[in-house]
Amino acid sequence: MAERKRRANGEESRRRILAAAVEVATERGYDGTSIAAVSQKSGLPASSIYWHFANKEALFEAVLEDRFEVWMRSVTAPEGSSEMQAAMMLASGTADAFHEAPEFLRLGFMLVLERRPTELSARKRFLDLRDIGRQRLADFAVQLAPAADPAAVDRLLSYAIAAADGMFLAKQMDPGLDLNELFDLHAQLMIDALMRLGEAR
Amino acid sequence: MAERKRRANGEESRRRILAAAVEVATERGYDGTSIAAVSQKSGLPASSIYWHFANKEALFEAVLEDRFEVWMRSVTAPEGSSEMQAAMMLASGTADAFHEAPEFLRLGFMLVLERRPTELSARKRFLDLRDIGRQRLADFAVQLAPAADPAAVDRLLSYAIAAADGMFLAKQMDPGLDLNELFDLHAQLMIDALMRLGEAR
DNA sequence: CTGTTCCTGTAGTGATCATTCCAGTAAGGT
DNA sequence: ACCTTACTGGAATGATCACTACAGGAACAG
Repeated sequence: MAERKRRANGEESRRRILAAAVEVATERGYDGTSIAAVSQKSGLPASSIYWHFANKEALFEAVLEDRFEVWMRSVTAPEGSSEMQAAMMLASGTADAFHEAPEFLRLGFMLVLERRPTELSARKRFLDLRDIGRQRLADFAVQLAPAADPAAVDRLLSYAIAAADGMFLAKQMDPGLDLNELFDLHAQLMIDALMRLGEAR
Repeated sequence: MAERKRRANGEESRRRILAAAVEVATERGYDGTSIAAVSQKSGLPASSIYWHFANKEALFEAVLEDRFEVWMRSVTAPEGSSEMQAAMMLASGTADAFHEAPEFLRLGFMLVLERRPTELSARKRFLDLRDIGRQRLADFAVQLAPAADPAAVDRLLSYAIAAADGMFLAKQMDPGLDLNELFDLHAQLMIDALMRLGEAR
C-alpha cells in the first residue's frame, strides 16, 4: 500500500525523459530545448513528459537534481594521509568530475548567466545545490588550517571555487586543454595560500 | 561619393537594434531572444532589423563585436611604477569592467556552454575576440617575468584567466559578492607565483 | 524634375512552440 | 469479476517563431 509497485514502465520512462532532456538542454539551453525534441529523443510522447513533470520548468529542475547526484558521486571524498595529498586528490577528483559529469555545471552556468525578469526555478535550485557542495568544501578547508582566520579561509575558498569554475569554462572554450596540469597548479597555489594563512596567526 | 552621408537615421537605428538585442540576449540567451522582442524594445520593425543584419546569427555576431569594443575600452591598460602595482591595477581594472561592461562575457559564456551540432558563428567570433584579449595579457605577463620559463608563464596565464572568469561567474551567482576583495587576492597570488617562476631559473 | 539609395511599415509565410484533452490500455488490488 | 491507478497515443489549441515580399517615403545626386 505505502510501497507501491510500478505498473507500467513509468520509472524507466522517467529516466529516459531525463536523459533525453539533459542531452538537448546541454546542446541548446533552456529556451532552445523543445518538448518535441525531448519527446523525439526519448521515444515517448509529449503527454508522457507532462505526466511525469508538471511543465518544462519542473523538468529542468529534475534534470539538475539528477545531474547533481551524478556530480557528487563523481567527486569522491579525498582521504590522503597528509593535507597536501588530500588537497591534491580533491583537485584531481574535481578534474575527473569535469570529464565524467559535466552536465551539472554546464546547465547550471547556462541558467546562472541568464537574467530573466522572473528567475527560473531551476536556476534557484542550482544555486541551492551548489551551496550544499560548497559547505562540503568549507568543512574540508577548516580541517586543513584550523588555526587560520575563518573569514580569510572563506575568502580563499570563494577564490578556489571560482578558479575551478573558470577552469571548467576554459575546458569548454578549448577542449584540448590539459585540465590536470591546471588543477595541479591550482591545488599547489591554494595549499600554499592556506598554509600561509595558518602561520600568519 | 566614397564617404556617404546617412540619408535616414540608419546609423542610429543600428545602434538601437544592437542595444535592444544586448538587453534581450543577456536576459534569455540565443534561443530565448526573439526578433519580435528586439523589434519591440528597439521600436523598429523586424524588416529594419533584417535590413541591417542578414539574420539572427549575424545580429549576434555584431552584438558580440560591439560589446567586445566596450569591454576593451573598460579594461584600461595598467601603467603602475612597479610590476606589483601594474598587476594590481590590471586586476582592479578587470574588476571594474565586470561591473561596467559585463555583457561581453555574459553573452560569450552563454554561447560557449552550448554544444549545438553546428556551432553558432557568434560563438566562434567570441572565442576569436577573446584570443585577442589573451594576447594582450600574455605580453604583459612576459614583461613581468622575462626570465621565467615561457611554458610555465603560459600555464599560469591560463590559470589566471580561468580564475577571473570564475569570479565573473561567482558575481552572477551572488551579486552581493565583493569582487575587489577577490581580485586583490587574485593579483597577489598571481604575482607571487610569477615571481617564484622567475627566481626558479 | 528624375533617378538612385537607404530605410521603414504592413502584412504576410509555414513551421514550431508549450501545453492540454481525452480515450485507451495494462497491471494490481480486492 | 470489477475498480483503481499508472501511464501512453494521437490529435488539437492558439501563440509565437525566423524570415520575406513589397510598396512607399525621405534624402541626396544629376
